[in-house]
Amino acid sequence: MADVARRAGVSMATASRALSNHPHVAEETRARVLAAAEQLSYVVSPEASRLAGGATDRVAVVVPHISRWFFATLLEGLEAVLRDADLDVLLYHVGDAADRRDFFQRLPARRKVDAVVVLGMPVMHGERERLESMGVHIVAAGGQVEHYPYVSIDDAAAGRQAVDHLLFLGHRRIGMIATVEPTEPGWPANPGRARAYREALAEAGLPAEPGLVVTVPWGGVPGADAMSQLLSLREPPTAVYAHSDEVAFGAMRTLRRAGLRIPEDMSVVGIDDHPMAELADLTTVAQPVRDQGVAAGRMLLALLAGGEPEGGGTVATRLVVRGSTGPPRPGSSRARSSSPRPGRR
Amino acid sequence: MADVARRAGVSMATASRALSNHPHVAEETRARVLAAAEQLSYVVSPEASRLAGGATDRVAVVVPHISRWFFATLLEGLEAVLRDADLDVLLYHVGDAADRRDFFQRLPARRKVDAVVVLGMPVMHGERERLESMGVHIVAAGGQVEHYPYVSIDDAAAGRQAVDHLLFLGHRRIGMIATVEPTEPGWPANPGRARAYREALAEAGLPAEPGLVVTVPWGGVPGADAMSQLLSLREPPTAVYAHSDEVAFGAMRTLRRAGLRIPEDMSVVGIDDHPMAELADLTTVAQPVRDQGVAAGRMLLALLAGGEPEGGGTVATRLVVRGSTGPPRPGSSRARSSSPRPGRR
DNA sequence: TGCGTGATCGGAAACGCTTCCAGAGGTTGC
DNA sequence: GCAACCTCTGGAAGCGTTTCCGATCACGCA
Repeated sequence: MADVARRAGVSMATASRALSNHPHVAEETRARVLAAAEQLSYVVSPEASRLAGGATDRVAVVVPHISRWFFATLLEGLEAVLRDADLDVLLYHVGDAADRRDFFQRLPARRKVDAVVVLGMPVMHGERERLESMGVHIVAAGGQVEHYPYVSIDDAAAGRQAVDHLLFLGHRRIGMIATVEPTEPGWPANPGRARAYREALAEAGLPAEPGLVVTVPWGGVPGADAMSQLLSLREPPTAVYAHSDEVAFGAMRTLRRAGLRIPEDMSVVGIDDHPMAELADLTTVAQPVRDQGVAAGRMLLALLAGGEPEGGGTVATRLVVRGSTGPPRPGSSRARSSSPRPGRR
Repeated sequence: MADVARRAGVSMATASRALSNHPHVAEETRARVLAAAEQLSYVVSPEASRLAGGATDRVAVVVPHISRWFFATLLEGLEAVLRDADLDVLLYHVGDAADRRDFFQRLPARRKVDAVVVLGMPVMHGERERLESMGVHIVAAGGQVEHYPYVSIDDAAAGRQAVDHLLFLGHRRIGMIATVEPTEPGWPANPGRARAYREALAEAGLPAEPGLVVTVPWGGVPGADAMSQLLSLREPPTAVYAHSDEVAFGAMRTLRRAGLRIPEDMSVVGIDDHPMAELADLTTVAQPVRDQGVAAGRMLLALLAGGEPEGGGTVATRLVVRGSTGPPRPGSSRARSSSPRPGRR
């Protein structure tokens, strides 16, 4: 920076002010400094800057999964706006509870970042305090978080769109494949989506049959297993509501292998609108994933600029009807065994 | 740190040495310092450390795509070993050529990181120099890069496994769906996979029919379009080789919609072994994606430790035969129109 | 014309570490 | 027994910014 200052004919103090957009710097001087910096292709050292009290221009992004489409897409949107604002993204993958503890234990120890974005997972109480106590900004996206500026879908509403669709089609025996986090057993991945199912059924005057609900770890193969389980019922459902598209894909494989037709013998609906859903012809509830990442990024930028975050809250989902759902067959489920479907391979 | 030093009854110099594992510190002294640090729950400030000449303990990871399964999975593996080694991961998404230029232009300006890992993309000559000139280590994974420690599959070999499988099954008219980067038109995503096709056909004494090769941007929908194009030929192929599973999924949708049976009417083979391939019953050439990320991470660690990277180079792929491939129908392609398949929905 | 005022700018003190340079003891080799 | 050498430790000089505290200067007003 000394070089830049010299070249611009000013002191380091002024150069610093010009570079970091401080007021009280003559416009002409600022221009001169900027030009000098440009010529020397100089950029401030984040280390020195931070050490001296400036910002780190770095934000931490915490995700429970990297390779899953949903999280990766959220991240993609977020990274785009952050990088546009010249912020560096530090990626932290917290897989299980131990990782979580580790993360919240260590990151705050020293100010490595100006803010942290939590993607697709809840923030526990103690962790919240830890974060807050060190004055970094926090934003959440894609998960069920309150207390913070956040953006996500309304899981319960999305679930209702899916289940109501099945009800509207005339289904009365509807199965649900719920998921839990593979790494954190017992942690329901989406309580809201399960609640929607119960409420929709209750409102329709249908009984809650425990056998129609099966809970598995998130994933395609578990989804396939879940479907097998539903097919093993004395009276299987005529439609299934899966908490996520990937799980629905698994369910569809089981149906295909069992020689059942979709949707004639079984309707399937998922949530997310995974890119593959279009290819698999899966009816699903679409949510704008990338946009949520983008919105979270923008909120963070506002916060960092000292303003109030806007555009947060809940974003709308919409049902996308494809070929995997249809009315139940007239004879209901009992009729199935009487009409062997044509062998297909 | 002053506090720690005082509490341990040593000077700051010694405290620093103890904390950063320098030699020439009495074991007993080191223990005392560590204990003091522990009690005060002190950790060194990365900023100050770096400023004074230490390492940043940060590595940049450059990826051309974040949300695609392949890249996200690579990243997941890499992040795991890096974080295990207490290194922070700075994520940079370079979408198109402009982003690339931007990245290589700016990152090197100041030493923000100790090393950079390039995932799934080539490094141009000029960029290479830029990187090297600033002395950061470089490692590549999942892409066609030489000059550097790298780990990836042998695309040509993988392609051969796929095409040879089709040839072995008796196919003589084999189509190929090749892909180019959506963001960089002209940039063939996988030259090796295309070469494999040409070589395999040539060795089998089959003519190279331009019409059997269609090139589309990477993606499921483009894959579907490509299949449509192949089906519009006067004499369509009896099997298709897609450069990647996602593209194959798209092709499968087109076949399903056209009422064609897989594999009776058309065999399909992909590359990657995407998790969805198992669910879609797609024959494919599997590559260990996460492992490549892990291997790259380990190599980087070795480099950072001043050693020589090991475990790099090419990793093996293997054909995974599922239900999407089979022998061509006896009558070859001409017989198709004569035997209408049963309507399926 | 004298002086308060606000806009600019410079000097210099942190910020929290690492490491060079020495110095104090204790060992080893002849 | 003495010099040469290690091992361990402390003092202090940076590392590259930001920012506090004044200093300077032009301007407007009484």
